[in-house]
Formats: sequence, C-alpha cells, structure tokens
Amino acid sequence: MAMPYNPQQLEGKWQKFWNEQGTNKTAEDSSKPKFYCLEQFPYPSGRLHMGHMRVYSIGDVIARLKRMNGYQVLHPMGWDAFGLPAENAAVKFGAQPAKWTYENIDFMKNQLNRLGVSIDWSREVATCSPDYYKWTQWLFLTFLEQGLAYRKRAFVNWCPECSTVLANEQVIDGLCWRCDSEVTKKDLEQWFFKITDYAERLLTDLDNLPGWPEKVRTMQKNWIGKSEGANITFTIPELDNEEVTVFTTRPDTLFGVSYMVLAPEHPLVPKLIAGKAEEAKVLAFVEEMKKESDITRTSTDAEKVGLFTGAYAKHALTGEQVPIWVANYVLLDYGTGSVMGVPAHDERDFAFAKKYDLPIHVVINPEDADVLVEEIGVDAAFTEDGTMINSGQFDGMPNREAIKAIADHLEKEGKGGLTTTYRLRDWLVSRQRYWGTPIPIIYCDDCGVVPVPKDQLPVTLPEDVVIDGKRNPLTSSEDFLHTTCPTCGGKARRETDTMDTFIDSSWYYLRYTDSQNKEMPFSKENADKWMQVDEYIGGIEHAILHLLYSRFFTKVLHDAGMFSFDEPFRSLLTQGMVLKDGTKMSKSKGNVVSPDEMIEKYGADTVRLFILFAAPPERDLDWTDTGVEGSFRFLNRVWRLVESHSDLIKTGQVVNAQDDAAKELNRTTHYAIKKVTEDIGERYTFNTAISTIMELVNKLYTYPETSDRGTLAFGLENLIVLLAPIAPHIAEEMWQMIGKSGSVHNQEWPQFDPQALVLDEVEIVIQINGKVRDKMVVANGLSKEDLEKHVLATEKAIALIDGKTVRKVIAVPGKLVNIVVG
RNA sequence: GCCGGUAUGGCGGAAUUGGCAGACGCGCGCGACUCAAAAUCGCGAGGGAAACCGUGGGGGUUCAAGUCCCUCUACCGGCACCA
Repeated sequence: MAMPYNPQQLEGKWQKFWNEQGTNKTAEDSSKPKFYCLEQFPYPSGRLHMGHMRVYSIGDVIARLKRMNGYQVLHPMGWDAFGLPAENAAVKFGAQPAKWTYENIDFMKNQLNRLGVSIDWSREVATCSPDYYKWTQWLFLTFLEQGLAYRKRAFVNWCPECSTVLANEQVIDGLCWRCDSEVTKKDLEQWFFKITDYAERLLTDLDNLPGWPEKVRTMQKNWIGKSEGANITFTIPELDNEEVTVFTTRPDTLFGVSYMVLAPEHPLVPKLIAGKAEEAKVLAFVEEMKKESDITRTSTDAEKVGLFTGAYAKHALTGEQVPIWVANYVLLDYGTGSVMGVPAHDERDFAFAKKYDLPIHVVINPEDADVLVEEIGVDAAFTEDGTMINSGQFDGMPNREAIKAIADHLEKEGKGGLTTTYRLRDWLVSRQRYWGTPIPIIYCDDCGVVPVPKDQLPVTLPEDVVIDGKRNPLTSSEDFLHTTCPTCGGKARRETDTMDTFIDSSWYYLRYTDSQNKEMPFSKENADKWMQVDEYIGGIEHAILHLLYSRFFTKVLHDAGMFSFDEPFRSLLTQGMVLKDGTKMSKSKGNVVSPDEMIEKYGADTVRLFILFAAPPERDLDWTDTGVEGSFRFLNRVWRLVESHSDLIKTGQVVNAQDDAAKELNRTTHYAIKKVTEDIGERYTFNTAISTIMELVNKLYTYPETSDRGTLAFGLENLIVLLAPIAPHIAEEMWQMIGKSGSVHNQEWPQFDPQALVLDEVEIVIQINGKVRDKMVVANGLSKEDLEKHVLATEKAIALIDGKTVRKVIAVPGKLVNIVVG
C-alpha cells in the first residue's frame, strides 16, 4: 500500500528523535579531525526570515556532511541579543527588553528546530545573559590592561534618532547603519579601542586568508586605507616657532608649496587668528563648518571654501613665508589635519589656488614633450612623473627618487620624514543606551577612572528601569549609579554608557568552544582545540563591521596569550540575499515570503532543497513559487521511487547479470558520490550537487526491471545517503523504510570507486578545422597515436577529409580528434 | 576618480584543467493514463527554411576560446575633496 509523502508528520517525528538521541551534540573524539562550522548568529528580532533560512540551510548541509565524513564537528548557535530594537519595543509596547528578547529567542529557536538544523544547543549563548556579558566586561578590562582601551574627548558621530554615538564603520554614506538618519557631530568624551595599532597587521594578514572572497578582502583593504607619504614640519615664527606638521604623499613637490591649509577644527587655529583682523570671520567660518554634516562637507562636488587666517608659516626647506588658510575640505582626523598646497601638481590644490588667486610654482618638468612647462598651472595641474626643477639640490632628479631623497633630508634636519597613514580610525565603543553590556568602569572623585576589579564582575544591568527612548535609563538608576570606589572605598559612580553590541559579537565564536566555563571566557585548551572557524557563513553586509572587529579581537587576545591562532575565520562564505520579484523582500513592498508558511505547506526539506538548488550560495536568490513546487515535486518523486522498491533491500538482493544498464547505473551512482562529495564538501556549489542527485534519480527511474537488482539497491541506498545532508528528515524516513537500522546521519559517507567510473567505450568528437562534424564511439583508453590512426582509417573521416590535404591532426584521448585540412 | 565583481536560452543556472555551449530545474509544447481534470509517466525544443549564426560589443592568441590576452560598454558593490 503506497503511502504519500507527508513532511508535516515525519519532520516533527524525526526532530523529536534527534533531540532525544542527542544526534546533534558535539561528539568530541580526539581521534578524528575537527571541523568548526559556524553561521553568523542572529539578532532575536522576533522571527526568522528567508535570509536566515538560507544561511542556516547552507551551514547545516556543511555540518552534516562533515559529520558523516568522520569529523568531530562543532556547530553551535546563539543570540546577538543586545541592541536597540529591544528598547524600541519597550517604548512601543511597554515590554521589558529582557523579557521581549528571551521570548523572541524561544520563538526563533523553535523555528530553527523546525528547519531541522543540527545545532548543539548545549553550547548556546545569549550576549545579553550575565553569564556571557560578564566575560565581555572581562575582555574590556583586558583591552584596558593592554593599553588598547582609552577615553578621549573628540568630535564623534552622533545619531539623533538612536540618541547615541556611532563608530565610523557604522556610518554608511553619512547615515546611521541602523536607522538611516543623518549622522551629526558631537564633541564628547568617549571610550575607544585602539584598532589603529593593528591597522598594518589587519591589512597584511588579509593576504593569509585565501579562503576569503576577494571582494571582502578588498573592502577591508579600502577601509583600512593605507597611504604612504611623508610628514613635513613647518614652523610659525609669529607663534614663537610653534610647529605645524602636514602629511603628503608627494614630498617631491615640497618646493612647489605656495600655501598651507588647516582643518577648521585644528587646535592651532584660535592661536593663529588671535587679535587679527581676520579673527571674527574665521571663527564664524569654523562654527559653520562644525555644524555641517559629513556628507555635505566631504562630498566631491561640494565647493571648496577657504579663508586666509592672516598668519604665515616658514617653509621647512626654503624658509619662505607660506600663508596659512583654513578650508572645508581638510579633515581634522585624517593625516595630521593639515595639508600643504602645491597647485602646479595637484588637481584640488590647483582649483583652490585659481579660486583664491594663490601663486603656482612648477617644480616638476614633464618627460612628455607635448606638455610644456610654461603651460603647467595655466589650465591644469601636472600630476604625472617627471624631472625635478626649481628644487635646489634636488634639481635633475627623477621625481620618484626625490620622494625618498627629500624625506631623508627632512629627517636629517629633524623636520619630518617618511611615514604611513591609515584611513582607519579608532573604534568608538561606548553607547548612550540601556540594552547593552555595561562598561565596567567606576569614576571616583579622588582616584579618577577606576576599572572594576575582574573578580567583581559582572556589573549587572538593572532590569527595574523606566525606558522612555529619550535618555539612557542607567543615568537615572540610583541603585546602578552609586557605588563605592574599589581603590579607596569612597563614594563613586558608575560609567552609564554601555558597549557597542559589535563588541559582544566580536568574540562569541570563542565562547562556543567553552561556553560553560565559569573561570574564564574560554580556556586556551578549548580555544586552541576548536579554532579557527573552518567555515564561517554570513552576509556581505558585515564585510567591514563584524568581520574586521572580530579579526581585531582575535589578534589582541592572541597577543595577550589567550590562544595561539591570530585570525578567527579560516574560510568565509558570504551568501547572497533572498529576493522576490527581483527585489529584496520587505513589508512595504509586500513581497515577503514567510518561512513558517512555507514549512507549513511543503515541509522544511523542500524549503532547504529549494534554497540550495535555486542559486549558488554567493549569488542573490530569487524566490519563485513554481521553483518551490518543483523542489517539492522532486522529493515526492524520490519518495515514490524508494517506496516502490522498499522491499528490495529488506528482502535481500536478487542479482541478475551485469548487463549494460547495470553497469551504467553503477557508474552513475559512483559518479554521484564523487560529485556530491566535492560539491558540498569542497566547492560549496550545492545547486550542482542537487542536479547530480536529480540525474541519479532520473537514471534509477528508467532502470529496466530485468536488470541487476543489487545494483539498483546500491543506487537507492546511496541516493538516500547523498540526500541526507540536504533533506535530513525525508532521508531519515526513507532510511528506515528500506529497513536500515540507526540514523542515516550516523552513516559513514560513501566513497566512490574510480574503477566504476571508467567507461569501456567513449564517444569522441570529430572536428574538421575546429568545427564539429561528426561523433564516433571508440574503445576507451586508446593512446593519442592509436586514436588518431583509428579515426583517420574510418570511412566517416575519409569522407570528411574529402580528398583535401591533411595538414595536422590533433587527437585528445577521450575527447576529440581535430583534423586540419587545407 | 581609484579598487573589486558580474554579464551564458523565455527564467534560475551548468560547463571545475582551453576540447561537443546550454547539464539540472522552472516555464512551455506534444503524447500516454483518465469520461474529464489534477497528479503521474514518457518525449521535444538556443536562433535560423537552410548554409550557417550563437556565451554583453570589438580585436587578438590557438588546431580549438564562455574559459587566456588587449580594448570598450552596461550593471552591482566598496572607497573617495584622504592630502
């Protein structure tokens, strides 16, 4: 009696079974190689969307395959549980952030289980739990001990909508990464992590990450923004020879300097203008600049606006008077916050000099005879290479050489030298928000800034607070605020800022290796055992943010002796988005497909199969209803196939002759094993693995009833095993159906037999002058010479040559024979 | 402006090492089964009447190019008054 495929019924049954059997627990067995498979953990926003389904389906296929392949696999899950939406929910619905968050976690955990993801829940972490954030605080203090956490007053990014400061990485095109509000500047004292100390290592070590997509490495390179040049120190005679240093990538043009520009916020500006006629005007300009947002200020089309300060500097080498200006296009926090102006050899300086009628000195003579020295600075700047002129002792030198020569000379004179600048800024880590890890710092009137001793952690986040969305409730929580100084025992108050949630997520993958540890964030032994993450799967949106921060954390903790590796993620897979009708799913567009409804309708196996089959993982995936139907149809097809032969394996094999059909099926089965193993295990092209499985199914369907039953049984059995990582529930059910004992997921992954792949005969292509003219079946394994001889002797070949002169014959065994005639 | 990526039938995509372009699936058409439909099973198809032409355009290397080289275009993404 045929039973229809009923995913709703069988999926729940097997999920319960796996749970009871502990099938998904990390099976520690040091005789096996380890594999750490990790997908980016979700923010518990409420429910999982299709993007989540995709990332966890991908990760689960890999984890399941590696387990069957004989690895001890670590495949954990957790929750990036601190963050603003919980506070917003508190304002909107009056829910307590903790309660709201944990309810969401429960719901989403259930969704993940319904997808059949093989997670070891015994290692689950939630960043908002005191058991976790205690160690986040511990690590903060470690950064402090290492001299990598510090407090400074600075013009920082401020999101008015989120009422908090932001790191540079969290400002995307001048807008807040979370809410898209325009980011403004605020002068505040804040906590920073010294990621700039690691800029060079973060950059060069990208070359040691061949398992990362080129795209992500390039994005990080761009973000770090290394720039090599020189610092050059000018003096200001009227300010008692006070020094001002500029950064330039073109020290070779030093003799062409005709002015200097400081950023409006530059600390020297007030001194320069004090008591001058220009004072009022410049001050007003500076105030105006401070108000302008970064987008308007730094956009390429913005007009370059500057003002003369009335002050002059003394040129570092010539001693000439150089007028000092302030201008909107010079940024305080890049380089030294001041630049030298060389209009003859820089486009931007040229435009500025033309606008304000500043002198233009040519100091490089073009090699190209078409460019006349007299014309440089008339219509355009000359930015190419050439020979030094008007540059004293450096005249006649190629300008590339002069870069080093001038820098060396400056260094000898104590006026600068070669240097490297990075675009990367220190990571602003404090946030004026409630739902985050409290920064473990105490302020004492007598002792100053005092870290909370590590043995007093955690600094617990109070839950009895009123959240109005306007101000950080910690600032008015009397119990939280008032404490005693750990040093002197006197009255003191706590830091009320919390940490950027990106700190929480910068080390969670380490906690999984030892999530129950009560003494340390993790032991060196466990970290070294499981790390690095062998495959990390997540969205491209974290190419800079989370992935850069995590690399930074790993390097710092490595340097602190906490483990021996210094990159967290050996290999990175960035999955594309899930689209519908060509655009990202969104409520406003009304094109959201609910994972719950899909699982309800077709079962998790169909959803997984479709997601993996519709596109390779890196590409965007367009959700189509007909495609899902197709995947469902395929599973039904497999189900009927196995069911109709379920007795075959149970009742023992009936072996007939090894006819051609049997040989071919045997070959197809072994080929499928080879292909699926490579595609899932190495190439991560799940779509082609699935098409190979489909081909096997098609072959099994057309297999003659009179052919060898043992070969058929072998094909069916392997079909189920190959399908197991992709569609785990149906595979388990069919495994049982054919009378096998134990879980299919505990089976050893099959190995293909290379002998079985060898064909007796092969079809080769006959080309004339590179064009396909005919096909021919020949014995396999012919040498080049024999193949050529054999083919040329055939009537077909003689007819094709048609009496023309054979100039050349190229024979590729197993593929083709190309006859070049003339 | 600099850097990275992508471009293949009606659609998603395959071709891993330079060797039959279009596997597999969706959609479509035809047939079988059925009173009929659905489901299922089977068959068919890049374009063109054909010679031939076909992997964004143009050029090149090669016996042979989706694949290698040069060049251009379009789209996606990163960085950007960065000194």
